[in-house]
Amino acid sequence: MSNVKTAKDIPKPYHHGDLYQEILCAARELLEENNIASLSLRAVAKKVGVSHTAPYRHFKDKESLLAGIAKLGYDELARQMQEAVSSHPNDPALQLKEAGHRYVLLALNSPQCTQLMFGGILPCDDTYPELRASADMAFEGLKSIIEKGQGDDVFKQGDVEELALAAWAGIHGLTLLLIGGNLPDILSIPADIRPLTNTVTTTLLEGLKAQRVKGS
Amino acid sequence: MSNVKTAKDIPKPYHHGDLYQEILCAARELLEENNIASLSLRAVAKKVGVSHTAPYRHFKDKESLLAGIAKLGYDELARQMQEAVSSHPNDPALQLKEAGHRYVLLALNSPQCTQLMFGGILPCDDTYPELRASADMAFEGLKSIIEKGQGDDVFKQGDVEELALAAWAGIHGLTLLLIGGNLPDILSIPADIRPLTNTVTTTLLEGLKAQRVKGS
DNA sequence: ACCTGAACACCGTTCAAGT
DNA sequence: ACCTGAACACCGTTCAAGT
Repeated sequence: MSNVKTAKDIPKPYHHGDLYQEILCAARELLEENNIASLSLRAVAKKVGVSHTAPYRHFKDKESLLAGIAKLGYDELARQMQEAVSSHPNDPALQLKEAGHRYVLLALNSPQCTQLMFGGILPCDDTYPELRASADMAFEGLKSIIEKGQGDDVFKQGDVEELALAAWAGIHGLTLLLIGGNLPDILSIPADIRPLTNTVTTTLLEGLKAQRVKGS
Repeated sequence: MSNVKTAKDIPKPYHHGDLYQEILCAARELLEENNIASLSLRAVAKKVGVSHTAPYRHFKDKESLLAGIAKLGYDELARQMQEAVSSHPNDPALQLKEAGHRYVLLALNSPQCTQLMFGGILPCDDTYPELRASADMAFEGLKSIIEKGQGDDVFKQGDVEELALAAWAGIHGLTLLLIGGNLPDILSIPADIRPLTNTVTTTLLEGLKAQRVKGS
């Protein structure tokens, strides 16, 4: 396409170069500063320095803005899973441990976004295809670890999707219990979460290991 | 007035026998009918047939009403965990499978309440001591299963809290992924969830099993 | 003691109007 | 095309007033 922009056919935006991005960014910050319930479109607009109706030029409604934030979260998660894979190119067991640790760390760094992604706030149908796509990408990272482990015969055989789900569930459950503050006082939220993630991922790994002959 | 009090000690409430309970009950129903974001105190009052300020006689604010609902959820969860234990009095492995299945089923029956309990909506400090107490009770159920398993030498040794957390995390993660609609299309939400819960609990059980001598 | 209605400060969203 | 301000229907919460 002929995208030659001369000075006169660049329609200078009213006030901003990229209001879409600015809104998204400001919303993400406000979300983490408080919580999901108290995030208001009007406050976001105010922070950006624009009238409270301006966001409607760029987002259909508040939910659609939330979906945009969640998508960024899934993208970052997918990136972390990918890095977990490449950090131990030939050891699926270590990949899984690394993935679990990164999953938890990311969530602790942006707990409100994590609640937004997994708290059932956004519709789970195909209202936001890009959101679904990004979420699936993150799951693919985990799945590839399981697949490699099965190929190397260090993980037991079986439906890849289901085993990947089992691994995901363990890590995901730990993560949400941590950021939700649902752990009993004894565990609470330790300064070093590594021991906890280790216990969970080790248990998972043992459960995923290639089966030996059963004892009973 | 015709307000003749037969039992002179009992001051008949204005309109209701137990407005506290009625509000709590109506709120729980409205919560599941829609979702947590769209639950309004005014709608609850309307449903009960009372002015929109009446609930403030019985609940400090909206959050405190939500805490009341969440407490009911934890109580029911604790009851289910207890029943899982007594359904297989001498088999911790079966207890754990049963507990996992009941955990998922309960959440699928009241997904919005589950999100309220674990979605980080309520403060995790000691603002609602009864809430914390009920939550701890549910965790105790799980812990007792792990303890018995360790005593019988069918589960591996180690910190009980941490192992219980690992088990909890697996079940919890599966549950939240299911009700959050975060699973990829292939898994989505099946008519019969038993295969999924079985895969997860079986993986957990393998990981919790008393260790054999390590292969490598 | 328990409930009501008006009042206030906040929302999300729509729409005619401005540049 | 992009943004504004008034307007509307909804909130949570407070408070003086009613019974």
